[in-house]
Amino acid sequence: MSATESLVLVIEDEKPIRCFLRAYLERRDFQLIEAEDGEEGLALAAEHRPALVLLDLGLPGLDGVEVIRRLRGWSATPIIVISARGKEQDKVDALDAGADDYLTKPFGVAELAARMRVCLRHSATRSKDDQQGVYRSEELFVDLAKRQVRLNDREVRLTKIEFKLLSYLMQNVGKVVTHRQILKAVWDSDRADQLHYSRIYVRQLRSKIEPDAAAPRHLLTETGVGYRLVG
Amino acid sequence: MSATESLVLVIEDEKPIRCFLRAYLERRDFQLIEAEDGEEGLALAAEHRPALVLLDLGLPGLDGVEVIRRLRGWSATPIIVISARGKEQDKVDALDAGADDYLTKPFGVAELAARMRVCLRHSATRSKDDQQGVYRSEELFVDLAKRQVRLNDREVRLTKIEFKLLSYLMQNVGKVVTHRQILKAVWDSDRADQLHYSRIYVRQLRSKIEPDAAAPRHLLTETGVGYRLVG
DNA sequence: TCAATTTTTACCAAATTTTTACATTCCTGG
DNA sequence: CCAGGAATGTAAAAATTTGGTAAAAATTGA
Repeated sequence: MSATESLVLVIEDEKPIRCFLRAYLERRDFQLIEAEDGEEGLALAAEHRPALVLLDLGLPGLDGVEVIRRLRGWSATPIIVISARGKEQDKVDALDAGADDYLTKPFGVAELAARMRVCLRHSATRSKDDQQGVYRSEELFVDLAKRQVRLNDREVRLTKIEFKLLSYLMQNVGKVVTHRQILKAVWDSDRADQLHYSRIYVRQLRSKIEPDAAAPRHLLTETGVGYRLVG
Repeated sequence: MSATESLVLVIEDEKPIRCFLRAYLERRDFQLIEAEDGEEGLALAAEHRPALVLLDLGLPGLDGVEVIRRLRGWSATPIIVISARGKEQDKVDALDAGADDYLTKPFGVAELAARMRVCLRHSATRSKDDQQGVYRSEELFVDLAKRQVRLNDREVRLTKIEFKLLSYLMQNVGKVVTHRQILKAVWDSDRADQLHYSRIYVRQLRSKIEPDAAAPRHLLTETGVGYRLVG
């Protein structure tokens, strides 16, 4: 089944474990790339689009759960957490943040390999387009992973909230998202009926990603319901 | 339709554990059905099509791994194995046979619930492309989930009420719906005899989804009764 | 502190819904 | 088969809701 070599990204700060995983997994026809911390891991994931991510939670710098969240912002690639922390709450947090599995150290490599196969089996049945988090049209290009937006090859700078809004719209490209959904996703659920927030930020976003903000081509209004990013 | 209530099949011979799971999971908006052995489990799965299966491996009679294999013969429903056996080879065998996760007793219920959410998350993203809420004819295409309507490949924009009306008609495609039913479904039951509302909106809808509104091909009048969307 | 960003406020324009009015079609009984 | 009332179609206005816009105030981060 693994006739095609699957690319696996290992995000782990302890070198011995990395070496150990490399030795074992390369014999099993996995191709490995390694990162020592969360930032590097996210960058490598954006660049190489691995089929699977093995993530240590006890990383220096960026929090592990935060790495999961950020990755999930633009990618559906399976994430298996490997951690020394065995507390139940740690597991729940990681899994709810978007991880697909959680292994506590020490673990058997045969079990790890089996769980990796489960993950790859899942993504095989799902769509094979690994261009998630990327939007293209004639004039607009967005890469969520690299946080890059270009309008007619001109770099566009988005603020944090503008970017979060665009992210959410891209995750539902083609579909209409209601004002409520937007407010809950971009702000918190408390402000789910402060209807004007979305209006104002849609306007700002349009002024940046639409060639003509008065006649939007990408971010359309569905009066009485919400907005839609055409796909 | 309460989308939150997922049907879970528990295949477990020890009654105390079944009771324990029931007590915990029913509070979490899961609906449970129980089986005491593999045969019964497979029969119940075939009959009720649960969204998730919790399977104990140490069952009397039919071997646990065999249950997984048989279930996988005709179903892709997620399977979480719960087992007292913690040997690595047991895990590998179960996962490779088609299980999605493997928990060793004793386990925390919060972790179990989190892992169940992971499984349901997976099947949610997969089964999104089902053909529910889609209408096709030679010239007309409607996708309720995406809130998208096309007439001869031309995007058609519907207002909130027009869309609600079309939704309701699609839910009863082929059948005649009375004016009263329409008014109650699209407006509130107070206005159930403001008969002219439906007339006016049927007209507007026709002008948008019929190639020739004067000679409707999809949305037909049943004089004296109501309207019908041909299926 | 200053510049950038987010939050708040206010007002105007556009889209949609509701109301009103009248025309046309359908169907039944004579 | 034809008249006449009921049912349905059509048009356009008034009323209301919703969205777009501008700009000031508050907050944040370097």
